[in-house]
Amino acid sequence: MRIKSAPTGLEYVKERIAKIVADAVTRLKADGTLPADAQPAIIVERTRDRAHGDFACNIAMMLAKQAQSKPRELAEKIVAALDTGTQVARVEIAGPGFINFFLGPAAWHSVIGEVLTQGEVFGRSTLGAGKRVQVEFVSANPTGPLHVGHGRGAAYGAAVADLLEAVGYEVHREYYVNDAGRQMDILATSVWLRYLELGGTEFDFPSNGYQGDYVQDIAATLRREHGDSYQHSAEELFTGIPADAPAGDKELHIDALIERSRQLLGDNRYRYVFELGLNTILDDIRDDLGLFGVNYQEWYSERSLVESGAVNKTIERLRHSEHVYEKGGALWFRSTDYGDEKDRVLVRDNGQSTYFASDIAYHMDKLERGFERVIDIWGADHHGYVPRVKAALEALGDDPGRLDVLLVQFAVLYRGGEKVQMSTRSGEFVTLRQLRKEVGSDAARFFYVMRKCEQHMDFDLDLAKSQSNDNPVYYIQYAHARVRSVFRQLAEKDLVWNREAGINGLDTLTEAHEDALLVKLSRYPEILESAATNHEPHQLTHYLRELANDFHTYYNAHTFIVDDATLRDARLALIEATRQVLSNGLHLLGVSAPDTM
RNA sequence: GCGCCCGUAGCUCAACAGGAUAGAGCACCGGCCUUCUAAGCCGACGGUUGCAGGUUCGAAUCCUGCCGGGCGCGCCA
Repeated sequence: MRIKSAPTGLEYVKERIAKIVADAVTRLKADGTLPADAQPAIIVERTRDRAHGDFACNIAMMLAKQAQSKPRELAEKIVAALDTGTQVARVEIAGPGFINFFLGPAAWHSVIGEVLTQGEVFGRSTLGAGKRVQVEFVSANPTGPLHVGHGRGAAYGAAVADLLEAVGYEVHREYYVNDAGRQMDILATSVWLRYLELGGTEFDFPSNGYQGDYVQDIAATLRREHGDSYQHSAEELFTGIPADAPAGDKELHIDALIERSRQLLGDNRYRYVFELGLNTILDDIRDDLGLFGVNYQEWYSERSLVESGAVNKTIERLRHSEHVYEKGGALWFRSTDYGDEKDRVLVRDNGQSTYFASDIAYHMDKLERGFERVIDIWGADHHGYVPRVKAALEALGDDPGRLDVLLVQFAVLYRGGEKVQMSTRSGEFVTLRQLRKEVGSDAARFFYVMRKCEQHMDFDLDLAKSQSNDNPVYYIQYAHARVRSVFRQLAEKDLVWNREAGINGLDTLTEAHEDALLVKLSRYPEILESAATNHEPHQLTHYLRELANDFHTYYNAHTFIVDDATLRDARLALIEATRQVLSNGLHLLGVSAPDTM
């Protein structure tokens, strides 16, 4: 979903309270009660318990020492200095010195009008206006289809990116395509070997080759396009090649096969097989992610970095930095100077630069493209990689503080209470495509972001699939559909909702359930801001669950389509606003908001 | 062995830059459909926040040390 602009100049309830407190602090500084140089952070929080009011401020406890006063006594002075205006009904001092604010109903009513007039833009803010941030995520090697592990990175990265955009950042979503390394050569060779098998050549497929069915499919395409013209015999292929495991070394074996493939095919035809494999898989990944609601501004090629000379340029720059030395014929980066565990190789003794070298060049390029913040979303198994990348950026004179690496822990799938076994080597992994097909894109997107990224996740396939009350996705979607259903009922009864009358008649909403719903709706912008800045989309999933809960409760307790037109219009305004917020939140997570279920 | 992440109700997880009586869902038990979708609602049960110290007005949250689990420690990518 693309939404161009966020509203400007909005001031949410919480901010109004913070401002009232800040003004009081200024007054107390002026009269000497507080030291003039005090720079307190005004923290206003939603209370957990409404017996403590709607908002609480702990400022008196924070400043007590500086003011040489007891927290509660200072709290009283602050309260005396408050200019609360019309929306605050009551202020109380409680516990160790909290200042609790009780708001009147009118304070919440404005929220409904804002939601209804702003529609799908409601909740968005300009917090990050003018700042560019890059989010790089998934970036799986294009050597096979995405599996469920990548799915979490995809759902999480997309949600983080969309949230940042929602609070005003200009977001650049990027997929780094590792199209240059040895793995790609293994893929190309695997494809060609399968092609040879299809042509009747018999041999043992290398244990280190790519085993999946998709390799056979690509080989079949090659045969369809070129017939027998790429065919060679097993003798040509294997004569002089070192043995495969278990007798020999599987790495030496596959490397020798890659070399032999190059010789036998020649540069052009080898290139052709290579490109066919790469493009087929990349197209598949792009399609897969697209159907998952995950889209990018840019697919950035590693090879383009190598070919443009950027990698060599980076190596040269590092060479002049005094953090680089030669040992054993290889070129090393002394990352231990920056706290890394050991030094890292930039250029191997065979003259080939490492993946690490390209990655330094890539990150340097990111920073030079002028993003205020660069966010990498990696699998947790790459955590050891963070220090060396930051070290290299520092050695190059860049600020590693601009790079945030968010590590996503693994998701373990459960089916029928049993852990789903996955082994990449046999090609028997569960692909993202299979997961989408099994549980649907909505459930998969939602489940993947229900946990904060550093939490190990148990993904219950049965639960995600179940169309029951245990499933939070359906629970929230059902709330949305229910509102739509109410309006369909309204039409069947030949009644029309008067929106303006509803907004003007909000005073008639005096039920506790209505109050709870109003308060919950007013929190939405705060949730977005917090979820975005903390990179925690799970906050939004929990919020939506709570909002749906408040709605279902209200639905069961009261009838909306009542005879009293004023009350009816007001109630419909409230539930339509609820529907809008549910819809906005779900869309940010890449989940649909259905009209019927 | 070293490093990173995690440890909260029987299970899966929350707890908003340390806040007040640690909250939800599931499971189990008991209620609610002649009224807008019961894919729903209400109630009950459930805790020494892994253990032991420390920091302060106040700790699940910060620090130290243990215990337990995951991941990583290549001239692979």
